[in-house]
Amino acid sequence: MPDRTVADRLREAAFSLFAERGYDATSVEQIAERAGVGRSTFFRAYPTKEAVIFPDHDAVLARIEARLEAATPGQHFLAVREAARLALRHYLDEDDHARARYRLTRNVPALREREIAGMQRYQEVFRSFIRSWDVGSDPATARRVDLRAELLAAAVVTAHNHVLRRWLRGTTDAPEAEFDTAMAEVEQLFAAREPGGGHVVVLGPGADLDRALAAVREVLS
Amino acid sequence: MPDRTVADRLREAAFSLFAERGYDATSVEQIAERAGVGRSTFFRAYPTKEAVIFPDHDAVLARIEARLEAATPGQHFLAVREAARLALRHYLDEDDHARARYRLTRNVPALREREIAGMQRYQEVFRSFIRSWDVGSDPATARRVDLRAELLAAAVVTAHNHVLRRWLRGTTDAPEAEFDTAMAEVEQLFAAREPGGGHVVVLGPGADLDRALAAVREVLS
DNA sequence: GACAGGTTGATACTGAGTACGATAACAGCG
DNA sequence: CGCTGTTATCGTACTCAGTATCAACCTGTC
Repeated sequence: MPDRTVADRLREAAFSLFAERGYDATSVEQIAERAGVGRSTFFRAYPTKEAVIFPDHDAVLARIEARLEAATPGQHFLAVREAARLALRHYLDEDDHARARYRLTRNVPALREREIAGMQRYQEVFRSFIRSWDVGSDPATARRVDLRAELLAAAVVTAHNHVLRRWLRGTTDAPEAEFDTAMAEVEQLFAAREPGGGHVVVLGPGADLDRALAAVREVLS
Repeated sequence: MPDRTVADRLREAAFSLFAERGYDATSVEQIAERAGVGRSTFFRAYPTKEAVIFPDHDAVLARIEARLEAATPGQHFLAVREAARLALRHYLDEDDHARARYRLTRNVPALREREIAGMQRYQEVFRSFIRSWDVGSDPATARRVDLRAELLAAAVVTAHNHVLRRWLRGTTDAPEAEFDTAMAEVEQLFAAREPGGGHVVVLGPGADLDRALAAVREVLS
């Protein structure tokens, strides 16, 4: 592959130098030097030094938004789950590169902030989509729907990150299976509360069977 | 008050300059000049230019941790809710200052990242506390408890932020009342799943009465 | 007054990010 | 082939945040 692009060479040079001396101890000039280009060229390929580590957030975000746009009515949570799966798969495909980035973000506070900020962008996309499920009627329920949209978006991103981090740490070999169960957990938390979604019956500890059955009958009447 | 501290004068100078020219267009040198001190003194009072805006995150975090430490067994969620209330009250007490900071964080990406990172620290404190409710038994349930701790911590922080932002935007005059209902919402989402808490029966749309009753019978058997 | 400790401020340095202008590589086109 | 407009690259110079250092300056105390 003699036609590796300049951005590729810079990325490789950056990661190797970060592994050798650490992020802070590596200057952009050194990265450019190892890549065999000038310092100016680095900043043309990547807007900041941090950006060399987080290259394609925008692309992933665009794919997620496209998946959400294509949601079938009545299949909203499915759309959210599958959109989140796109993000997960993206990182799984990166493999070693994702792990190298994880090592860096673990140890360098500035990079950790950057990554968290990126996650917030995902969350906002999900929140906005989830919010659009319900058209606001009166202000009181609108407030409630706003909050629930934020909560569900946060839950989806949290569950995704939870599984992803376990895979990045090497704690699990079956991230996608864990993703499914984690998302099922999230769906169960929220599912029955969706409009037209059905009902939830909460049975406290020591629940009485007859009273429980009566409650279910009433709800479904 | 002739004995305003140097840090106070710097903070006031910084906010007035930020309001006049914006954050990026204001240099640390200009802040120091308006405060009547040297540039070195600024960095002795605040480690970074951003830190002049987020002064006492550590103090709030410490109060939250103290509140969680003092939790009565069996009153775990109460402890979490009241600890989160400490954070809310802190911002409410700041009043205009909190709103000024909010205006800045809305418009300056670097500051938004900073604030989000700060919120993540709260979330981690909550997560760690919530996780300690359950002692890990077998790996399978430990995983489940890990995820649920993250989800609940994220929900608490999200609900807190939701209410706080409404107040910062001037959308509500009764933030603490909204905080109570928001936290009740969060508690309801998670309540029934707590160990010894009972069961939740989820009935999908178009649920069949007989099958629902059968499910309840099985769960309570 | 002399001495010790802490605070300030000036200076100088590194490194990220921006702006700009010069030059080289590379089209297309006669 | 030669000319020309375009684009990539590079070097230079600049601003500013953040760090390190040292001299000057105020405290107080004996």
